[in-house]
Amino acid sequence: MRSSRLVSRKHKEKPAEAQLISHIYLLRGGYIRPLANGIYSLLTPAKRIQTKIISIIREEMEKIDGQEIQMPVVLPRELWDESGRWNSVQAELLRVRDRSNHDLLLAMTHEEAVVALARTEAMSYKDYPFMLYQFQTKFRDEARSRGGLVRVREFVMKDAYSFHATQADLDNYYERCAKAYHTIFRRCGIPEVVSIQSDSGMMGGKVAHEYQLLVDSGEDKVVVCEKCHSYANNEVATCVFQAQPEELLPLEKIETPNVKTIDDLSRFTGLPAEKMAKMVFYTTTNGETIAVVVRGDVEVNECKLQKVLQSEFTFATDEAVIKTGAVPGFACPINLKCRVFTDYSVANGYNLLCGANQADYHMKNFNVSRDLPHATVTDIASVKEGDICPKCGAPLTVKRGIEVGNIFKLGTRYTKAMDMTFTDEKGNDVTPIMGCYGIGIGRLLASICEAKHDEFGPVWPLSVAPWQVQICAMKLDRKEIFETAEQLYKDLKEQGIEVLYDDRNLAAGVQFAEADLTGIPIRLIVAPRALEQGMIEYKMRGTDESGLIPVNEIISFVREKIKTEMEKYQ
RNA sequence: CGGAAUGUAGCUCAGCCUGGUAGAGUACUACGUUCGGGACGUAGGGGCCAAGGGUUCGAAUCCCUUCAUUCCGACCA
Repeated sequence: MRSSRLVSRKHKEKPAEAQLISHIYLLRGGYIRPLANGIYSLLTPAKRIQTKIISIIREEMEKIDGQEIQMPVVLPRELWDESGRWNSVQAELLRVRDRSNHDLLLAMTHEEAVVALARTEAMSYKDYPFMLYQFQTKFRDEARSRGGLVRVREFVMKDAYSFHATQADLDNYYERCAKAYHTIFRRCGIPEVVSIQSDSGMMGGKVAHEYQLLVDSGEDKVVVCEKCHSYANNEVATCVFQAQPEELLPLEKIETPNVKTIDDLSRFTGLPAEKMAKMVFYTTTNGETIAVVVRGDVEVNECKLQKVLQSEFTFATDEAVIKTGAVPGFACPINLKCRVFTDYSVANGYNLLCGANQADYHMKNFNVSRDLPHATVTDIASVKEGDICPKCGAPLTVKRGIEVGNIFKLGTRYTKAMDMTFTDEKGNDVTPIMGCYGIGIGRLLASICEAKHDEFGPVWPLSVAPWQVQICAMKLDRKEIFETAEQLYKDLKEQGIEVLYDDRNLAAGVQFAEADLTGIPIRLIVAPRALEQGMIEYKMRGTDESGLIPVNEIISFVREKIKTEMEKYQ
């Protein structure tokens, strides 16, 4: 490719709308252009990277016996009625009507479509197991797209669906897929991606893992134990709350005039927040008001609570709180006229300070075991920095990550709802068990940029770089430079090497700055001084490595360089 | 969906408070000088000042409405 022909304008200045480093470089480097909120066109450099990422993923999917298919983007409503998701998924699902007023949707994921496809194909136990996958556009009407390609509304996803006759077979395949994912991220140049426990969300199913790239710019919170190397999404992370056992002291009312918050209470009594019980009231979608009790220093984890309640919820109004018999600001969990959920952090504490259900009074020495003997004790706490790892007892840290992929054991969530069965050896109808496995291609591209860049631009790993070699020619108006550069370009192309040739006769600074934004790993510089000695200079992007190579050896040098460099990404 | 901010040239922004015919840098075009880390000179093209309504002799500027974008929350496969 000649730079003079490439439609991909580079920008010197940071675009006003971009904050994330990958967003900035992808816009500045002429990779992507926004068309609408969360909807982007990819220019050639980004498209070439995407093609390479897809090739790597395809190779790894084939290695675990995947079969590539392609399903439609537009799906009929009836399919999603079968699974119940036409109604259960809200605004994120984009619904459209055709000319005959038929309800359609833009697929945000393809469980329904793949079950509809597979249920008429796999009728016998002899057909199992199998895995179908595709690279296909998804549309998700995100409440808030942001960060360039990190969170968009339309994107290409590799989605894979496996079907199994037995749970053991799924478990086994899930592990194979987990390994394949690590291979994929390693080959894409980001081996640092970690696998973490996660919540399965609206997908259903019990076991799920996310693949997170831990970077400060990430939007997910990941709880990390540095000691035992365990990782969990904030949504499911757990910790242990231990307190020194104390003798249970009698409840004692104390006057706390106008002291309502934990902070105020801490200041007023001199007690740390860990010695208090905090109450939070929520109202569920069906109007029920419930109370949650956590330790004073602990935040309620609303994802965990949602799973406990099996319902969405909002903070309760003061009127709703009063109806439960509680006094806002001085609430006490004892004798409330509503369901009370007690977190382990409180249940494991001794002699805590809590409200007295009377204005301007609190109560000392609250003990769940004695004062709430029938309490529903569950895990509804958000883990925070410094909490204790449940596996090894070391302090936990909270990091940020970008979720580049996920895998789920779906079980029979879809096959059952959509009435998919096969006949086993004994002639019985059996519901197959599913797993599903996703990777967002554009987000992976952006994540590689987040992880691999310097102050001048992206540093693409050779395995995914838009081109393998960049030629920069200085003083192209000189005959010997022009002829050498043209010949070099031609020779490299003949060898099947991907090369971007800057044939625009620009000042060196401009060429180098633009080349940095393109991030091609191997740079060849054709310039007068070296050429007088019969040499071409090479420089590796993102490292200090550089040197002079005789003109007649440059092709074999580049071939060798590509070969050794690619070994890093096997 | 809540809170905040911003919409002026392809891009980054000034002008707005205090109303009087649209500015800079960059990018683009031409010529010349430069040119191993985003060079310089001269000349040129490029704007329905987000849209709609109002106030006014006169609106980019003041007021109202809508839309869009960004940030912080909520949500999220």
